[in-house]
Amino acid sequence: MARKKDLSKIHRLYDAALQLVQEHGFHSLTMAQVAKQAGIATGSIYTYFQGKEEMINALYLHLKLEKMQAMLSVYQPEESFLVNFRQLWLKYFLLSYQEPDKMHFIEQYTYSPLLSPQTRQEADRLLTPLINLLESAKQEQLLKDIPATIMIQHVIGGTLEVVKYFLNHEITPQKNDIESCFEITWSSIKK
Amino acid sequence: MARKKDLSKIHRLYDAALQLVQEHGFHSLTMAQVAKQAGIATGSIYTYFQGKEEMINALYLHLKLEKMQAMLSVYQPEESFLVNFRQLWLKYFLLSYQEPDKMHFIEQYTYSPLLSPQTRQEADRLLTPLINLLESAKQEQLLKDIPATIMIQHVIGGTLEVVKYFLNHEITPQKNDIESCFEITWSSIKK
Amino acid sequence: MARKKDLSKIHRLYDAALQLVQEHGFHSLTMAQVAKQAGIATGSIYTYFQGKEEMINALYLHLKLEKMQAMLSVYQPEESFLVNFRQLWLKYFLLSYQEPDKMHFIEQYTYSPLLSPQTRQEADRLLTPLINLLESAKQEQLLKDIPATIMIQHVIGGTLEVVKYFLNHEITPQKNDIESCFEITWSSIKK
Amino acid sequence: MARKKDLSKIHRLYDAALQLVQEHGFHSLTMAQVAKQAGIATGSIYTYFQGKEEMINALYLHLKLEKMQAMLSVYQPEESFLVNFRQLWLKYFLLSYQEPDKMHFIEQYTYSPLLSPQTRQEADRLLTPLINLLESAKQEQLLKDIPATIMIQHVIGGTLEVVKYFLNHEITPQKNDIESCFEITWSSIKK
DNA sequence: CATGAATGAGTCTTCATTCAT
DNA sequence: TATGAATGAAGACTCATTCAT
Repeated sequence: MARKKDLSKIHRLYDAALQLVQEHGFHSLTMAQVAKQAGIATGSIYTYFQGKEEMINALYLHLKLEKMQAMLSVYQPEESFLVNFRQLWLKYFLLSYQEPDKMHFIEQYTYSPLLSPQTRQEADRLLTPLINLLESAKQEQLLKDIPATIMIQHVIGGTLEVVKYFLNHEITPQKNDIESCFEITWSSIKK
Repeated sequence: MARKKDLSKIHRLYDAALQLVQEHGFHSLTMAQVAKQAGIATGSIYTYFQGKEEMINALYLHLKLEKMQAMLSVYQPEESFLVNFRQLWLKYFLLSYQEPDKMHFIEQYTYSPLLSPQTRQEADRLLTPLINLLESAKQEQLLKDIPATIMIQHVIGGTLEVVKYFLNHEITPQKNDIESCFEITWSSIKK
Repeated sequence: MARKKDLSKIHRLYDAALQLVQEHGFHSLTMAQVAKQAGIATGSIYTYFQGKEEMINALYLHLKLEKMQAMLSVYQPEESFLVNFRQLWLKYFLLSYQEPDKMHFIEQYTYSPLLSPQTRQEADRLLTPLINLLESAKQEQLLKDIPATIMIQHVIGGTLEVVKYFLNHEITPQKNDIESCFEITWSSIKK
Repeated sequence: MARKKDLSKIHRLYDAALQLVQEHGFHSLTMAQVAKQAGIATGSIYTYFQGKEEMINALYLHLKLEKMQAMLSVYQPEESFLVNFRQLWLKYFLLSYQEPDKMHFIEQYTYSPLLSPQTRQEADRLLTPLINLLESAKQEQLLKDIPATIMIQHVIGGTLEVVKYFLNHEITPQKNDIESCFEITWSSIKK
């Protein structure tokens, strides 16, 4: 996607794009503004990306990857599945809540025709570790006997919708709110 | 004296907008194309809506209302909560799956800055019957002791994400897939 | 120009047009607004005028005629030329100052290509009585031996410019201001 | 690095706008046409001006300044007031007559709501040298004891109206016509 | 390789005029 | 004759992309 040279500039462009989306919404994500915010000349964006579409795709994948890595970073192999699932889920919940721009960006483009099939495929692939984790748990009879992908989608969708509800209504979720949400989530998949 | 405002045109415009979103994505939702698809002159749209933004808001609310009414139409007061919940959920699942344009339209704009606060508020209000239903069930000790709104958001989000997964991967959900999804959903909220 | 029927409606349209020009400037002189302000249906304007251009031309001529008649109404044949000139000039000055909309309307369109040659010609013809008056005075050796038309144009232009200056700078002209202006004017043409 | 802003384009735009006003009247002063006439892309105008309104304001001020400078260029400090006044006036008369587009442009917009208060203010300021000149002459008892601004407005208005009369009736003013006009003008202000 | 001026197709919206009722 | 909904040709302005420097 993005050429390797000057990775810092690419990140500056990513940050600029997110910042702008936060401040003015998606409609003002113009190349000129992104460039300006990133302290780069308009034309220079095209050194790093073929065009706007490619930039969006790259940013999308970047955010997905970043989030997944952050989640997986809390994984502790020596702990039980439940402990790990709780930790991973909590990380996901908090990340989504604390970086709403990134979450909205992902949400906004996940089902947009701007995303290329290839991007979609790569994004899917990022879920593999999670699927493997669930599959193991299924083998251990800890989870319902339902395709792991369906479970994951349900968990993600349900959790995000609740996060968005909190954000949209400007509610700061308390410990017990988060606990409630986890309870719902865990009940939904546990055997 | 003069021609009366032909309110059916509003629905023609709605249909046209949805059709276009399905065929070419959201970026081609131009007023000119919507008008053309609806068999109406460009300028005539402005007889029925103040502008693009108002049209989007109106369509959004229309779709939300339509969906909610379709759901509630299957409600049978004499039946148990579980039976009704299953029916309502199934209707929601199938509607989303069978009319993906409408679902995507709603999803796409739910968190867009184009939606006015007023539209958002009215959309919220549409959930009231469902919330009441859940609250009653909570009183009967059928559901977890968790705020009804959180449960609803989780149910909706989880279900939609699974539907979108099916659509995105061009999977036709079989009876047992739907059953699995319901199982997840029901487990998530039942006591 | 305007068909005879329902002269009151024509005047309502004239008034509406002037009112709108005063309130929102020339750019918002739309047929729809004029009609609304006049309490008439948009389409009905075309019963009275062939189109916008004709309406403007008619209004222009109407205003010119009205102003000239108001001026001439103060003419007193038994009085001297100077007395009459002063009276006529004063009327012109005050009319322009007290009905700035009408003055601006005339000014705005006098050299606009919207005015038809015919309108221009008829407007010229309205000056005849004044020209005759000046010509007589020239014969009596009261005025410079310069073409009357040139003198009239100079008088009108000079006076209007001063009026516009007062209006533009929100100055209420005092007796002596008006006297000064008349002094300038009279010196300019008297022998 | 990149192309530098080609400031000559601003003048090409000015010329194009004037040309169009001359050829087709003010209503065809569309940005697209101005750009085309100037040999520039439509969008490029917006590199030099924020919008149509700003362009008009800038052109207006440019024309006013240009005219004033041309006038003042004939001023000869060593000559008497009358000689200088005659020269300045003549320059004004001829400039107006020889460049009717520019004169009409100025006239057309002087009382238009398109002009910003700031533009109006700056235009006013351009008159200062003339006012000073008249004030000195008043001190020398050469002119009537009347506010200089009133005298200037009267002179300008009267003169322009005569010029417009010549142009409108396609009369080529002869030496004696011009002399007559000056005579009127000078009589109007001299003591 | 960086820059940002230049491009022009495309966008929303307006409005004089027409025409069905 | 009166009405005002319908029309669709402009109009001002935007913005992804190109390209001269």
